[in-house]
Amino acid sequence: MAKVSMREVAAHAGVSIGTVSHVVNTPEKVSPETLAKVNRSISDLGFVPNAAARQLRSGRSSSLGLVVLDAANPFFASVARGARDACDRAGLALLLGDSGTDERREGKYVDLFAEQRVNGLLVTPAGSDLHGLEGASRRGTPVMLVDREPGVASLSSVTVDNVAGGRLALDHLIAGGSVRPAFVGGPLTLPQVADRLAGATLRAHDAGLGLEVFDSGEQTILAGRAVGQQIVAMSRSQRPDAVFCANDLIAVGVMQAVIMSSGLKVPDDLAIVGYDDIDYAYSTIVPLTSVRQPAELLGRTAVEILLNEESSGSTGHHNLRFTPELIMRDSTKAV
Amino acid sequence: MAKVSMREVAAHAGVSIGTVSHVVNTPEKVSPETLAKVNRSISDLGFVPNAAARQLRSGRSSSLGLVVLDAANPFFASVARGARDACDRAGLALLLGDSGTDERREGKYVDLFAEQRVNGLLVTPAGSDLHGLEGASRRGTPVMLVDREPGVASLSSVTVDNVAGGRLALDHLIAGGSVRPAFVGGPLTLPQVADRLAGATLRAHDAGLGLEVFDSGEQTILAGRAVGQQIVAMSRSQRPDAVFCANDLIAVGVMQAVIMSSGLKVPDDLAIVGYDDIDYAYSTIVPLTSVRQPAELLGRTAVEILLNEESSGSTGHHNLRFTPELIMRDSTKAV
DNA sequence: CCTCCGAATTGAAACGTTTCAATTAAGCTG
DNA sequence: CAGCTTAATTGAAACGTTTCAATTCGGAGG
Repeated sequence: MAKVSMREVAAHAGVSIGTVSHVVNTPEKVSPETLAKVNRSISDLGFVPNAAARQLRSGRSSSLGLVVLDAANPFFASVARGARDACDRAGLALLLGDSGTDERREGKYVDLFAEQRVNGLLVTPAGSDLHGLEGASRRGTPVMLVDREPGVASLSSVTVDNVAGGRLALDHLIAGGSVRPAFVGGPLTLPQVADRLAGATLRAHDAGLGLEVFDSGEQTILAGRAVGQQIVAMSRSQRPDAVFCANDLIAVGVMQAVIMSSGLKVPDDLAIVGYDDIDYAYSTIVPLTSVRQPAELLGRTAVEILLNEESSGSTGHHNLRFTPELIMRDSTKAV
Repeated sequence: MAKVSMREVAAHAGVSIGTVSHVVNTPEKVSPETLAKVNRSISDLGFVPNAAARQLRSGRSSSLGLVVLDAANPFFASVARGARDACDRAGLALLLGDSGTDERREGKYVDLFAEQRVNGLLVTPAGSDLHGLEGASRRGTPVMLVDREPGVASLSSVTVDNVAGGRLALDHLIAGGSVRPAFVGGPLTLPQVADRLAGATLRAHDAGLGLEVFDSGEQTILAGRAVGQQIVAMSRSQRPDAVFCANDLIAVGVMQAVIMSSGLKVPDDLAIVGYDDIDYAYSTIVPLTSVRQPAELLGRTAVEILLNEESSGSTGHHNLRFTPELIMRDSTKAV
C-alpha cells in the first residue's frame, strides 16, 4: 500500500539501489544469493516497478499505439489482432484507441500516444486532412497509415488495392454470366468505397456493360437490406442479375431481402459478392462470396515495417500495397 | 526530431522552465504576453510534453486499464464503449487490453497496467483464479471485476444477474405456450453459461417441465448451426418447440438451420431466444428475441464506481448486480 | 517618499529509475 | 605472496517534469 520503491527494497535487503535494478533487469549478472535475497524483499514488500521512472531515464517506452475507425468492425478487429501478434513477438505492448470516425477524438489519441513516447503510431485516419499526422511524424513519433493511401503526404503506409478488388469482383460476376451487374455501397465519399466502385466500373465498361450504382449511405446490414428490398421490387427486366457490395454487412442485408422475398433465389436470380470476408461471411444462410482483404497481415506488416524503419534509421517512406483475393462461395455462380 | 524539452523551450522564449510548465498546465496564471511568446516557441520547436516525466513527478497517471476476454465480441465491444465514454467524461484515457481468454496474457496486461500506475483496473478474468488480481489490488492498484462475481475474493464487481436472465427467457417461452423447451449453449463450465442454464432449469421445473440441454461447445454461429441441424432432424414428437440459447451467435446459427430446412418456420415450429442483444440480433432474417444485458451501462458504471471508491478513499468493496431485460421480437410468439 | 500588496516569474528540490565508472572482493598464476 | 583478472556491488549523475517557497516589480495607500 504505502508506496514502495527500489529504495525501500534496497534497504530491506541490505543492498544498494543499483543492485535492485540489476535484479529486476539483468538477473544473470547478480550472484545467486543476492538474487534470492532481493527477490524475497521484492515480494515481501510488494514492490511494483514504476514504468514512468524507467521510461524517463531509459527513453524507451516499449509500446506502440494503434488508432482505428471502429473497434467493433470485424475488419479492424482483425487488423488489431495482427498488430497485437506482431507486438507480442517484439515484446511490445499495443495500446488501442478507437476514434469512432471522429477526427477530434483521433487527434486526442494521437497526442496522448505521442506524449507517452510510443515507439510508433499506426493510424487509419478519419478525415482527409493528414497534416496533424505529418506534424506528429516530424516531431519524432514515427507514423504509419493503415488502410489509407498517403496521397501527397509524406508518410509510410500499408494498404490493400481497392481498385483491384473492385475489378476482381466484377471479373467474377461477368465470368458467371452476369449481363446486368450493379454496385451497392456508401458513403461514396469514403476513399475505400470510391476506389472499389472505380475498379468495378472500369471492368464493367471493358466488357461493354454498364454498372448501376445504389448508394446505401452506410455500411450496415440494415442499409443493405433497404437497398435489397428496392432491388427485389424491380421488374424482372429492370432488375440487376448480380450485385457487388462494398462490404460484407451490406451484402448480408441484400441477401436477407432477397431470401425474404417469396420467389427469388441466390445466386440464380441474384448473385452477390461482398467485401472484407469477415468471419460471419462464412456463416450466412447462403455462404457469401467475398473479396478478402488480408486484415491480420495488414496489421502485422504495419508493425513490422514500422519497427524496421526505426531500427535501420531509414529516413525514406515505405508504401506497401497488398492485393485482395476472391473467395468463392455459394452466393455466386461457379465459373 | 532532436529531443526538445521544456529546457529548450524556456531558452528559446527567454523565460524559466517553471514558466513554461505554467503555460502548459495553468495558462490563466501567466501574463498574456508571456503566454503568447512561450506558445510560439512551443510550436516553433515542436515541443511535446513528456508524459513519463510528468507522471513521475506528479504521481498522477490519468488513465485506466480495461482487460476483456475478446475485443471482437460485440458484448465486450459495448462494454468498452461504455467505459470509454465514462473515461472521456472524467478526462481519463482508457487503455484496452485483449486477453483472448488466455490467463497468461491477462496477467501480462495486469502487470503492465500496474507498472503504468493506472488509476484503476477493470478486468473480466479469463480463469477461476483471482489471487493475482487480489495481489494487484493489495499492492495499490484498485481492481474491479466486470461481468464476474468475486466469490470469496475481496474485490469490487459489476455484474448482470445470469440466473435471472435464464429465468426470464424461460418465463417468456412458457408464456408463449412452449411445453418442450430446450437449452443450447457451452462450454457449460463458463460461469456465465452455467448460471443462465441454472436459472432456466429452475423456471422450467417450476412449471412442471423438463429442459433438454444441448452442449454447443463454443459460442459461435457455426456451433449453433450444428446443434440446429440436429434439432431439425428430430421427429416432430421428440423435437423441442422452443430453444433458449446462451448467446446470440448460437441463436443465429440455430435459426439458420431451421430456415434452411424445407418445412419448418420460426417461431411457429421453433421459437428462439438469444442472449446479449447484440446489434446484429436486430438484423437477422427473423428478428431475434433476446435477453439484453446493459453492456454499455456495465462499462460505464464500473468506471464510475472505481473513481468513486478512489476519491472517497473508501476501503470497502462494492458489488453491484444489474438485472437483464427481455427484448421481444419475431423469433418468439407474442404472449 | 516609504510601505505594503498582489501578480508574475524564478530557482531548486524532488519523483524512481537506469547506467556507467569506480570500488571491492575473490580467485589464479607464477 | 605480489600482481592480475574477473565478478559482484556500489554511488552518483542524469532523465524532464511539477511544485512551492522565494524573489521581483509596478503600483496603490498612507
